[in-house]
Amino acid sequence: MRILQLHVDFVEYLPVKKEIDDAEPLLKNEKELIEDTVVILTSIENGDDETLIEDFVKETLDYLKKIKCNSVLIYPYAHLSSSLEAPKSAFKLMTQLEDALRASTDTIVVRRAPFGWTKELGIKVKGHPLSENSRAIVKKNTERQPGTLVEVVSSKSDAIDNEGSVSSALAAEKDLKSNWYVLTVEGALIPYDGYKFKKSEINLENLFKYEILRKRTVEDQPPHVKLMRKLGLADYEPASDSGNMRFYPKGRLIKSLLEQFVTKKVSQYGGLEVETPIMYDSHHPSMESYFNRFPARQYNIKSDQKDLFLRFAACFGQFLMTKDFQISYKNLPLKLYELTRYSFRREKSGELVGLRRLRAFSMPDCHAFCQDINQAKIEFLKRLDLSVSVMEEIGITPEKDLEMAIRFTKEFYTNNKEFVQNLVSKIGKPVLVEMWDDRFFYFVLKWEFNFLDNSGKASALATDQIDIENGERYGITFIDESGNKKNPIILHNSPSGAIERVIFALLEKSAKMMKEGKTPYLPLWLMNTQVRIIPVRDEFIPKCAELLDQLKTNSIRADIDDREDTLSKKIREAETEWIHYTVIIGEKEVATNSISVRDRLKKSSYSTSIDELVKLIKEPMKGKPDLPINLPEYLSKRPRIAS
RNA sequence: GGUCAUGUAGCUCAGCCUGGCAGAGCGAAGGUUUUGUAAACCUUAGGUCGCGGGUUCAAAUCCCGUCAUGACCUCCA
Repeated sequence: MRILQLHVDFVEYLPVKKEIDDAEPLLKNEKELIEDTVVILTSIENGDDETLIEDFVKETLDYLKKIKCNSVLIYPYAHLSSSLEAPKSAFKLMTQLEDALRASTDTIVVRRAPFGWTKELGIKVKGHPLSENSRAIVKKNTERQPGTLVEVVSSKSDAIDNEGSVSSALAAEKDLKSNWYVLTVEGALIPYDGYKFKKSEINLENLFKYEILRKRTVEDQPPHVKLMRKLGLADYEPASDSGNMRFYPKGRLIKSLLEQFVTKKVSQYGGLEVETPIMYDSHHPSMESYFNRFPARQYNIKSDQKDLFLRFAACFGQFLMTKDFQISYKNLPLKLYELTRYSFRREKSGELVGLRRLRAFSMPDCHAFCQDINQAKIEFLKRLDLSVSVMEEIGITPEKDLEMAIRFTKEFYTNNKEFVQNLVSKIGKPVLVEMWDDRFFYFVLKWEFNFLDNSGKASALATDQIDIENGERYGITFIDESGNKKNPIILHNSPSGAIERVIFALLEKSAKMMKEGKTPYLPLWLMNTQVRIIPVRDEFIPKCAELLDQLKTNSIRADIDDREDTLSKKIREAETEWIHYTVIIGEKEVATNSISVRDRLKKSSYSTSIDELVKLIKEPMKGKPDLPINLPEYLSKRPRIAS
């Protein structure tokens, strides 16, 4: 027996005609509307009998209790299974389920829709995480599983759309089966359980464990949360919805720098920057058809008479725009880019931790519209190069810090082995492969770089997909060489992943270093203070100001600790702020016209000239954006922000 | 949504088990000190112990409810 439990705002149905001869007689033939109830779509399968009643009742009562609802509708629904029981026995068991459920409680209203009828069905499923729940209930001793309850559609319960009827995606979803492999640089596709991970491949092994076995070492709060607070970058904002963070000046500066950097890289690659609205009409035809596939994770806004939702990606904004372009094959590939600030996804409250996953996030998103699969494949490789270079320059190297996963359909792989192989050899180390027998998603292939954090959780950063569906879905067309209208293939690339998540990865990487006893740091080009200048006594502050000006002229962010504190304490604070270079100015320096530099990473201090220091800092900043310091230059003027 | 935690000064937390004067460090303000590479010293201010109810002579402490937050589970187009 298979059941799908739905917690709904309302359900309405109207029996239209008899589907089978054994259909039960109707008590009344009119539209039935029930509000705030649980609908249990139920399929009785071959071999099911009354031994399952107990489990069905228990399962139902548990679910009702969990979501605090006291009304239930048993709804005969054949489409959950391909091996149905004969109608007569199925009907009998259905009524037994109803009776048993009614007998088990006196607080819950039990209803049942008629059996054997074709019915019009209207449903509005609630938005909360538990509102959709599916189960297979099987006999105790005949089945493979020791328990009586087996999760079926464990992954995506979003196969039901939020306004209309049960979508066809449900059927496809059920058949979605993943096969897991390691694909080596040499091109061998090895089933994951037959692959021997080397010592150096511990991260890849962890990625497999995470993806397949769902294993992780349980730790408390991930370390980056403490760090983002300690460094005064970001924090939770209790007055907003969770997953919407506040960013302090230092954190905002890091974001600005990353945003500008990624945007410049994409622009150099040929991406055209555009801007699209942050909210959309839920009832626009393009939106409705999209929701039929991927519903229920967005912020909804009711404004006047309109139902709006906040965008969860830049995709549809760019697609709606491109639909109105007149495009020749000569214009392709056409690359559009937007860095969304923000995209919104109402992720379940439990999955939000620090900067790892947010409900409001900044996402660089670059779509390439291509003529055909051959052009798409060529472009796809270019974008992998772009992504690798973006990640590397940010300070997270694919080689050491990231593991690639490639996911594709069996069909695509069979026809494009060499191409897939090409991707892997560009990475130069084995990758995780997930292969699907059939295509359920809109893409035939995607890859992503995963960062493994200190709790063994994998988070995707850069990613790219080959989309063969949305060109048609959104009515995007171009005119080909022979004058025919065609739908392009669309590539979806984020060369860095969400900006906030990049910061998460940088902080987790630092935490890893601390664990290994190394000095943690953030890349110099992302530091709000690149040089801290400390006078030995107040009388040297003017000299420090001179130095500050010289550094500023060279686009170096520096500040002066002019507070009333001891030198030791100021140095200590510079250390705890992870400032790379600290300069001390006192009698000696004034007399010799030199500066004394303390290098935090090299753990050394030495005397040098300003020019040398400028060179030292400018070198790693080549090609990086240039922004002024985002706090008062004199520390005595700063409020205290970090805790 | 479930389970388990947590909520005390601006911040980090102790006190709660075993009911009896509301505590510490950091930070802030004022003063002393003028400092050479990871924390100078003194003084002062700062509290609806999340909120509501109950038990008690007496509640931060025990009980019930409620709100908020976190971790985990689940999930993650």
